[in-house]
Amino acid sequence: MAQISLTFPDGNSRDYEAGVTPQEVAASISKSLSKKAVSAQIDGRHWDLQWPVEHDAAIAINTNDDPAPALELIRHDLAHIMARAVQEIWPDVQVTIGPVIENGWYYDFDRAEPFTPDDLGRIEAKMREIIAARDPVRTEIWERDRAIAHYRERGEPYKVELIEAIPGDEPLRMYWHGEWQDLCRGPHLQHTGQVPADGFRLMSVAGAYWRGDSTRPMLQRIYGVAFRTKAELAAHLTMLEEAARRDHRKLGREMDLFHMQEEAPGQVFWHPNGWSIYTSLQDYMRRMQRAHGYVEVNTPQVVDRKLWEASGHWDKYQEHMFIVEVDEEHAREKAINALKPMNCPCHVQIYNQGIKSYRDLPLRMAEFGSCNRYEPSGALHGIMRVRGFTQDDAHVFCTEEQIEGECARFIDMLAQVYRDLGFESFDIKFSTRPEKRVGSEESWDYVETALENAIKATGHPYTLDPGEGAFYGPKLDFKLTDAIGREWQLGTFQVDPNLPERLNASYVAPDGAKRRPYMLHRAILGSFERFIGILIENYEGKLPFWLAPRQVVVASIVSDADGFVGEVTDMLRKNGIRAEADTRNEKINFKVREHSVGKVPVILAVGAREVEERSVSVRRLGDKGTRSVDLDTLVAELSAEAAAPDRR
RNA sequence: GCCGCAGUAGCUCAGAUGGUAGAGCAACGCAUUCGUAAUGCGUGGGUCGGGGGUUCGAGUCCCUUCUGCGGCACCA
Repeated sequence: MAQISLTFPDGNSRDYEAGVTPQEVAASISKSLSKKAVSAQIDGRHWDLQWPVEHDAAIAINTNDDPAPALELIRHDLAHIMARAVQEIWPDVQVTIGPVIENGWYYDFDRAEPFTPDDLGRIEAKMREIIAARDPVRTEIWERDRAIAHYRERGEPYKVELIEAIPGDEPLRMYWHGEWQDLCRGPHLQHTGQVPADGFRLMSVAGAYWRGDSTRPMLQRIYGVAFRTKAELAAHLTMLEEAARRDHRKLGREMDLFHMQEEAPGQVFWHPNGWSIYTSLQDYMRRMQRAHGYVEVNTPQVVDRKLWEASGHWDKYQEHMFIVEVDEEHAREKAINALKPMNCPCHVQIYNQGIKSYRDLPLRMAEFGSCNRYEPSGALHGIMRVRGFTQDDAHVFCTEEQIEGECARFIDMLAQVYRDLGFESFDIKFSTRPEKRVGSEESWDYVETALENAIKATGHPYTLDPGEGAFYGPKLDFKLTDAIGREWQLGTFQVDPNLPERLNASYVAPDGAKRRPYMLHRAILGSFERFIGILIENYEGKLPFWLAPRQVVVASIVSDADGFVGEVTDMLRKNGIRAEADTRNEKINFKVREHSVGKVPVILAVGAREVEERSVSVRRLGDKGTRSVDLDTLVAELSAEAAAPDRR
């Protein structure tokens, strides 16, 4: 029997017979390790304790104390245990796939009747039985034909399709959890008792297309979450409650920011408080754009289809556009228009007025462009995904040599904006040519290289996302992480050689020749609607002072103070602070509670003493105590704080 | 768009088995003038998402439609 040498994490190595399993290796080290072992890493690859090792390798034994492999195994085994439980309860249900995902797993089933929330309880109970039974897990490698025949015989076409999609040179592995069998690449735990019976929960049922393809059958998906301990599960559930507390739809109502109604699905009715946030943000962005060399324009909402045909959107996105037909009685000629779903074709129209010289480039053209897109009904979500929205959109017309500089300039601006708005870091994703695309391979080669050089030159780290570019060009996407760790994709920077071509944009080069400019599509916030939703959730409604719709409430403690309350409120307003007086006949406790719940950053209480001293008692949102401040100090303090970050 | 769930007062929600609606908070009125997260009492408020049907009778049962929610798909 051949010998192999296995090297342990401490650098020592030991010889074993080829085909030794990590379980045997662990047992050779100590009894306790063999008991605690859950899986191994063989040359860095996650390895089942039952799989033989045939060659020299680096080996590490994983135990339940190694979170990443342990969670992977627990979740993966639970996926199988759940599938087994479902088939034990409903033998006619077909199983398909069940991968591990963030925080848990899901498994997709084919079943005529959808699962009900009540079914989840039954399934969970059955799963606990399986866990309590401590059924052994075993695995075998099967011949392809045998596996296909097995699933054909059982009438499991989904599994047959899965097997057929696995490359021919890859071994097919079967796993058994007790008597229950599933095709699976593994690794798995050693018996069902190794998953924590109190560390998981089935969360929800949802439809999901087979293989993610909307033309294929819809399966029933069950989602579960799982952790190593009951405490970790509880912490996760608490985090979900935290996210629900921050929900912008809930806070939007509580803070009286906006509403939506069924007569205008996917569109926002901004209330005074919400519109205040919107305009503060827009004013800030307008100043930033000016400071970074943009000109601002505004273009029509209703545009003849001829322009959309020319730009290519009519062909590609017609079903997502609001089409506007004017009644012939009202129009001389029947015209078919569309609400603009984006601003770029209109910006090219402005660019095309007059002849442009290379001296005019780069031309940075910005618009707070109101767009309408007929988003699929299932995509709508609060103010985050809507049908009517406004982008902080801009297009940079430039030469190919200018792409790199414009990219760097854009990232500078974006970094400053994100920092000003309370997000310290962001991730960059570089997306290259997709399968469906326009333009020559040479052109793609050129712009991908240019964009990659540009991003490299800025020194920002980035990850590659092959095949995810726009149909007309490669792009950079910018993602940030919010206060509770959720990621949001916001900014974008896209190189487009296509639209200038289609809409015949040109400039006169130094040699007198007519050339095509490149067009760079870029946005930092994305849409105001979505970004404000993100801000609300990130800050849990407690917006920074400069963005808060009601910055200060001046509340009287006794009605004798009402006059002074009015005086203080007026003075703050004259100094540009959004202040309101609250002289209702209510106790100060009541007013403090109400305005605290309403997320007003500063409450000023005024009673007899303050009137006497011409001062106010300042209470900050989130603070317990108060302090007494004279009016001059108050105005100086609040004015400084009310200034937007770019004005400090 | 697809699968599932839901829609009752401004908000949160209750209304076995069909017998024409109820609570808390909010609003409004009165009293109370009170020192930092809910003062007391009283009053008003709903064509039960829309349309159609079954029935003597529908919030409740059936059909249809709209909207929302959770996923999937989509996201120029």
